[in-house]
Amino acid sequence: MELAPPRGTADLLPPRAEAMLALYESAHRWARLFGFRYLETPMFEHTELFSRAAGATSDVVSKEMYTFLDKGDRSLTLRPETTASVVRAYLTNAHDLPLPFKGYYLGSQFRHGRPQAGRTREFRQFGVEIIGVGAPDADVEVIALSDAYLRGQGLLRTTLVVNSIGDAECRPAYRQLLIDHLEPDRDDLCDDCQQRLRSNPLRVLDCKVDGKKAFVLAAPMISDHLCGPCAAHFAAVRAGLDGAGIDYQHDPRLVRGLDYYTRTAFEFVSGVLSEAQATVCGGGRYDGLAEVLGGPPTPGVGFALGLDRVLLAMEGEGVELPSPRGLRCFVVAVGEQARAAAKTLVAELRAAGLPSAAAFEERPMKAQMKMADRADAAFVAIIGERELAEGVITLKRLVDGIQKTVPAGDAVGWLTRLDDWTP
RNA sequence: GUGGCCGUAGCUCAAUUAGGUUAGAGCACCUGGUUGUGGUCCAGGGGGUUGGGGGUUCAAAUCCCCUCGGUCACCCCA
Repeated sequence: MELAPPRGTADLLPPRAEAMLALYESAHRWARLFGFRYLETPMFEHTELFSRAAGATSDVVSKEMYTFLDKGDRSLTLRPETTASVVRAYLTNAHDLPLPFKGYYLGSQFRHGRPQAGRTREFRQFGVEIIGVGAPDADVEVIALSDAYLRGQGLLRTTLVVNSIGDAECRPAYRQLLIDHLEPDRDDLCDDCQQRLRSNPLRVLDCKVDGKKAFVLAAPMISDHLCGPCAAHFAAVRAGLDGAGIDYQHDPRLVRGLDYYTRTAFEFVSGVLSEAQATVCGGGRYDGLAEVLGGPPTPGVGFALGLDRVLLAMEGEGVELPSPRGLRCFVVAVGEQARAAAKTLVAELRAAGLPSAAAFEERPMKAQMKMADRADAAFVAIIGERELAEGVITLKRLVDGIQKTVPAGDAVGWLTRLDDWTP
């Protein structure tokens, strides 16, 4: 029996798992603060949903999907992203949902690539979508939320880059313009870029090998060739970001790998992670997606935030990871009768809302004290022969070792009103 | 998916360079240190099919092959 988890997956244990939980909880708070509603979509979908949405030639579809046949010979795929699912769910429930629909989700995504730090086969995302409005303020709101969330986690060294990649009106013309510009120098492009020239020429611009070559640098930029509405939209988004006081850089080379994106594209990049895993959040507008899925034209904009990478970035920036407060009280009991009393006390403490626990079996007091310490308890309540005989309970504050003996009936009160605690 | 580096106790590593007695250490863990006190200190203890499989050899942690896993870069993305 192999005990290690499958390749590209990992067990999340405390305290790291609790740090992840804190990221989830924070996501709920921020999303609700911005008026987003929580939704869940299936962990797996019909393969066609993703292949149509992302475009069959995209890397995600062509080589990274966890696709399998179920017992009814249906081709299903573990979700590699969730935007397509949200749009699908919106289209099938649109008549019951408010317009615009502002939804957010949280959970695992699956992509089958070569694992390395910051890119595992299962990874967790916090994502939001605004469906049904094309207004630039929606783009700004989505960016503002991701900015607020990241800064809320203590990340100061992430930078926002934005671009517009046009729409069905202007991108085809630009694309041809770019191809015409690069074609004469085709032989000077790397092997990858010669492929890209046909499949996704915009990618040539940010190629690590060719991106610095003079004729590539001299290539026309999409932001200079936007159609009127796209240019106006981009200008409005930038004005909105300025108005909201959100710092950003315009990177005319920023593109998207998934076909459904239009107009606004943005990323948050961490300055403390290596380049291969530095993108902590990616998003943009996808006005063409609903139609690709067979629905009516429906604009949308959103982001997906990689929580595992956020955690790495927090560690990289030296942010103290949120850890849950330990127990308020660990109840130590010696003797059978005392253990019965301890059970009662634990129940009372819990009823009063104070996290508390006790040993499950008879153990030496020393061992129980150690358990209290390891449970990160603030106080220990000791019930032994003396306490039973006198009807009292000994309370000990672990941080400084100060002890105090109180009537048994007052213990919960003492542990609740900590300000009464004087040496 | 392509290429490089790596894989010894829960963790960090030693022993691998020229194969050679029961594979070591620190930290962690457990138990004690006169019978009611954690975190410090002292002593003792448990824990390893050297990732797995095959091969070469009298002998393999050490050499060869395969495989699994990690890591870094690329592709791409969160």
